[in-house]
Amino acid sequence: MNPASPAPDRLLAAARDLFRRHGYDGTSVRDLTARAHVNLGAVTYYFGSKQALYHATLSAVAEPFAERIAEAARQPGPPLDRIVAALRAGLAYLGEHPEAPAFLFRELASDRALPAPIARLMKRNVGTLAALVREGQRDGSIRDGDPVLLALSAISQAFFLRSAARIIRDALDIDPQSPRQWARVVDHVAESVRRTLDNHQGISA
Amino acid sequence: MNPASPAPDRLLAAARDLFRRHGYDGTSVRDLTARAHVNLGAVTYYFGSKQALYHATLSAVAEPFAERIAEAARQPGPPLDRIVAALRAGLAYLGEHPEAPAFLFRELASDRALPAPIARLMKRNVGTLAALVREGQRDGSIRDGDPVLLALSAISQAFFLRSAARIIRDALDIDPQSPRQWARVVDHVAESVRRTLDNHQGISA
DNA sequence: TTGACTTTCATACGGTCGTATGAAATCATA
DNA sequence: TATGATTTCATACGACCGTATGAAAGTCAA
Repeated sequence: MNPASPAPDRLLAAARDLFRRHGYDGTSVRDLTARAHVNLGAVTYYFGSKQALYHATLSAVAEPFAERIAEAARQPGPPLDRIVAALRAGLAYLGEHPEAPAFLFRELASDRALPAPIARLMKRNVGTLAALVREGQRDGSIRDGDPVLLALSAISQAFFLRSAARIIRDALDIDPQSPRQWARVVDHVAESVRRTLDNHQGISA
Repeated sequence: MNPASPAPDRLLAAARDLFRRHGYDGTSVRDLTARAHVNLGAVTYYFGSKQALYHATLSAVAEPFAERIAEAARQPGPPLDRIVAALRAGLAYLGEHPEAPAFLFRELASDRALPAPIARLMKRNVGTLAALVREGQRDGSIRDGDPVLLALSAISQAFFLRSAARIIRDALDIDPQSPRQWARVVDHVAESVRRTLDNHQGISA
């Protein structure tokens, strides 16, 4: 919202904040342009439509997120360690950008077709993790089971625990906005996922 | 939408469907009344306002859900078994009522205060599971860790995997609408949670 | 400084929004 | 069947919606 930055950037920043907080239908073009200190016509002028601005916002959130995870997954090491590292990278991004799960959740809750940027994000992240799961299953370090379901289990905890901030704050004495407390949540997720996937443990049905 | 049922019931049924699919702001009173085959004024007449109808809808979804979980958790047996049973009961409810996670996700994504019915639902479910976790930690059958975080990890997988239906369908050959395939997801979650919580396994950091 | 351009701006358009109003229809009870 | 309460209905209100329009202001090479 730096008043010196160009109008399209200010609009994107306003969109990121307002769409996250109030959703697409709950945010009007007048809200957006007022927040960005641009004229009412700026959305049409720079993006063509409110929808197009929304999609641009989704891309701006989703792409660096998927990229961070993929990069962490490319590091060398045993598959399980790389899964946990990828998850930690994703959680680090969520720590800095808590709006990401909000956009995803809203789209999952709706009946519309998943917008392309969200679909790409999920396909890429699930694909990245599922590939590592398959690798670990081949070398015996990761337990049997559907790789995609295992990947989704891991992802779900990260997204949910980030968004359940208010539940956590109410029920527990953790404020997930604070980096120290968020670090506890991250460690918890890493440990949970490790336990879920590790093969070197007897298990009952 | 049985045309014989009373107008308030038809409105609640329409609200359940439309609010879930399009959200609060994406659903107009005109949509609701048309779907329920009632007059435009019926929402005001029976519920007072659109907001009040929305809250009534949330209660109608959340209360039986929490009740089913609490009931399963009351059965006798070791804590870990009761956790898995409670989770299976919750997942069974989600199998019949896929709208529940949609409402929760939308509220979590928004900035509004959690509506009372949703807050009650989460507090009750987290409380139910966390109490069982504490019980298992006392008798040594469940590993150490924050009981609330452990409970949230379990819940997150259930909600997310139910809502990620479209991701699953795209990435995998599972149609979670079909009971047979949904049963696979349920078994997966039960197994994951068991592994996450069980203490009788050595684990790394 | 001119002239062609990009960008900003105020305003207007047809629609739809949630809710209010009061008359008409329906129902239950006496 | 008459009466009073409940429920249905058509319609109206002011507010806000997303987008279009064309004039005004700003930018910069020639």
